[in-house]
Amino acid sequence: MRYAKPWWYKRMIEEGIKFTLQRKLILDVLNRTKKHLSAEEIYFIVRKFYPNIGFATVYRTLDLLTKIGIVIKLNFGDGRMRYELAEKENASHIHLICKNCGKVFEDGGDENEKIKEIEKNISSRYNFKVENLKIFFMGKCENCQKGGD
Amino acid sequence: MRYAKPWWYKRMIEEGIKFTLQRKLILDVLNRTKKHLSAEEIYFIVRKFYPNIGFATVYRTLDLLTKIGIVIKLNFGDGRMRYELAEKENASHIHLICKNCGKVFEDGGDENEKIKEIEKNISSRYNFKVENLKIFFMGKCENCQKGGD
DNA sequence: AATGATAATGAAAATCATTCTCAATTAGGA
DNA sequence: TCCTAATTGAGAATGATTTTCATTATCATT
Ligand SMILES: [Mn+2]
Ligand SMILES: [Mn+2]
Ligand SMILES: [Zn+2]
Ligand SMILES: [Zn+2]
Repeated sequence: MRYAKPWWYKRMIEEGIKFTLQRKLILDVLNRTKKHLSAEEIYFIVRKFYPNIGFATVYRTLDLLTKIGIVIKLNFGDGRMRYELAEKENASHIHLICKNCGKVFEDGGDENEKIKEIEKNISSRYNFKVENLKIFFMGKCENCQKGGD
Repeated sequence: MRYAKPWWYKRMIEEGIKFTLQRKLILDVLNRTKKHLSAEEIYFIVRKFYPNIGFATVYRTLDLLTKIGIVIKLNFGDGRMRYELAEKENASHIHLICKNCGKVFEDGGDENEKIKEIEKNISSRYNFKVENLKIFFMGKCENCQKGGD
């Protein structure tokens, strides 16, 4: 085999769920994109490679993968959920969401240390086992501060 | 007048929107509860005091108040949006969400300083004007770690 | 290869939170 | 009081997501 199996393959096997073609294709799409795709967008991309895939399968797969932590399900407030591949450890980046134009920006992880610290405090303070975190900064992007009202 | 107008009253006036009875009642509900209510829950509570209020008015009001920062709109993943009164300055607390039982816990603000610092860094790094932030820690609550799988 | 048990899938219908439409009402300034 | 724009309530419409159910794929055993 030319390529090593990706980390999510191992995770799926150890969870006892099957690595079907449909699931593989959905994960490939998420792996290749930099964007935050919606279920529908993923559906249409996968369809190019596998025209028979059903809408429900996409939703089911995304839910399943979210449940086991391979995928992160995000709500940026545009009326549909969006999905991204989880990062290998439970590190996760901050999302900046412009309330004006809707654009989403990602922080490059420069705050990771501070976040880890907060996570540790919270974990021990509440006896809460943190599996992943979602940090959204809502506000106005550079562009919208100048131009729009 | 016995009581001073609440801070959101002033905000609404300065935004040039009317402080109607319906809006007042919705804000009163949000102000009195500790929970994170959905639009429907708010609707049924307001109805006790004002049986004629319409569902659409509740949604419209919550949207409006969210837009001007008086209300925060949250998605905990249970299929409906939930609302809480914003805090007076743009301070906001961390939400811990149990993926197992769905319960939501709130941090008492002990991480505020660290969060402020992150906020400041992000603001200047990306020239992003932060208006409010949503921090969700997804995981398993104390109870669910013991009992259920 | 055939079998059977179980998991996964696709198509379509159903659900249901949220938004839209529009006629009626209200609020506040001239 | 009159005028105008904002607000509201009822109900219909929307549309993302879920459910249903018959069919198909998977895989361990004969
Ligand atoms: Mn992201
Ligand atoms: Mn809260
Ligand atoms: Zn913007
Ligand atoms: Zn729990």
